[in-house]
Amino acid sequence: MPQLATHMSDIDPAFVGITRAGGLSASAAANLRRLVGPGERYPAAAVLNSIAPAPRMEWIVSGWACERRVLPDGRRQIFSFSVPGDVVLSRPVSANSRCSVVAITIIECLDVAQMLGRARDVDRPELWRAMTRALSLADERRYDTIVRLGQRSAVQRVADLLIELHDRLDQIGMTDRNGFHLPLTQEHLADALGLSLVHVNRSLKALRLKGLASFRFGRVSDLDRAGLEALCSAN
Amino acid sequence: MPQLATHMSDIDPAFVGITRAGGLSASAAANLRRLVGPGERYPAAAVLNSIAPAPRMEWIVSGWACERRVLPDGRRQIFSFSVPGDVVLSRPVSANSRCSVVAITIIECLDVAQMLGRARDVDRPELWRAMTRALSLADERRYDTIVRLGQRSAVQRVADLLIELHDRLDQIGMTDRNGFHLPLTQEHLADALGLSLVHVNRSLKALRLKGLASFRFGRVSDLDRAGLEALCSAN
DNA sequence: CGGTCGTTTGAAGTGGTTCAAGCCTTGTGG
DNA sequence: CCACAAGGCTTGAACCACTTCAAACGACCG
Repeated sequence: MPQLATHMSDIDPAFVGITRAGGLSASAAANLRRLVGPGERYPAAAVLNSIAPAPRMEWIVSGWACERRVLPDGRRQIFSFSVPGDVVLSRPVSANSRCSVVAITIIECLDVAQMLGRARDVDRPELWRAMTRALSLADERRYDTIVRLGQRSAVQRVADLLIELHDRLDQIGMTDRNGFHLPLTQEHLADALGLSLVHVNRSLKALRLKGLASFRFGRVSDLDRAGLEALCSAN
Repeated sequence: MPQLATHMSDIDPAFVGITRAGGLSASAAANLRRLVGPGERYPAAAVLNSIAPAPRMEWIVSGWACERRVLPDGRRQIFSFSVPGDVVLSRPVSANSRCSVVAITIIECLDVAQMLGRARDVDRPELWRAMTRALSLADERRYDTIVRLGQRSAVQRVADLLIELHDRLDQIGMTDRNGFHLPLTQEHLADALGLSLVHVNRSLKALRLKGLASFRFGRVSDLDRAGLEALCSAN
């Protein structure tokens, strides 16, 4: 029995995610399910980066992670958040790639190369394609991140990020009627959005007062997607 | 005779660039030289994006280009600048990828797929690897762009960008003793750095007064690389 | 029940934007 | 060779967004 998750439904979001993002066929998805053996577990705040010479590809099965860089002066930039079903590259932190993958909650993930090793020959190409596609989707998102930082005001940045996270979580069935669980601190948001913690707080308050979204106690609720979107493209 | 360039030395930077960035062997580089037939020419301000369903990979032989997105409200974000030797993806501008490649100067470039079609079978894998490597180097740079926008002040952003461009041009032999030719307007810089044109101007003035770099008449001169770097990591 | 981490609020300062006008440089046509 | 137009650069002044510093409050955990 896999030690990976107590109930199969716990890891459903990851399967839905990689199936949709990677364009897996039903049969390949079913075979993938069989490949999921015991994976790696990391506690919150663990840094995944390998010391191996080559980057390692990891498929996130459950939990939240982020890609980030810590600057010499201690400031941090978060490049992206990763949710179940996402694929991340955990690379050696070298001069040219000073980007770490850090667990935000407890996470479970699988080394893609190892997993493919256990796959049947016929399934391997499709699974590999799915994983690399998921990875390049994350690359595409970086354009949006740049626009967010370069062209948006504080409230818009927060709104824009909430929309992105909502949409991604919605895809994998991790939202409910009016919101979703979001295990981030306001400091995480600040690091991702290039804002001070204080101003993130004020921006969240502004959104709450406008009735567009409310982020409290690790949960986003009363999310008005259309309203948030209008706010982002305003002005 | 190739209509591509009047003198072979005009396209040298592109060869040096792809050779270093892609890790080409001497023989493959020599063979590449032979493959360079008449390429595509675009005038300044031309938009390269293909209407084909799949993205097209273009190798820039001469001239400057940029990747950018225009927002509904007319604001523009420039994601990156491309110089000779760089490889860009010219994709259909769709809902998920609203990123255009735009010529800044007159540019000459080659469709990579076509070029590989003319290559000898033995050279093809190495050439393809070189092109995709150059492409992923550009992807890596996006992390730096995000840090620049998220964590730096205006003067630091300008300084940081000047360092990046200097280093890249230096690699391909397009710098001289104390500076380099930079065919951008201050508005280009503003669009790339998420700043107003006016403030870019003031930041450039500040750099000039500090004796760190002077950008005038399409040329960067008196560039003090160490000084600029110190400025960027200060505070 | 006390300590720690995260959130909230206020007040003051600063960095960047906007608007508006003038200048410089380059290219074009007489 | 000069005149003029157009695009790009420069500067000033007022305004606003965001930061910083400082302090208090709240929730969760042993």
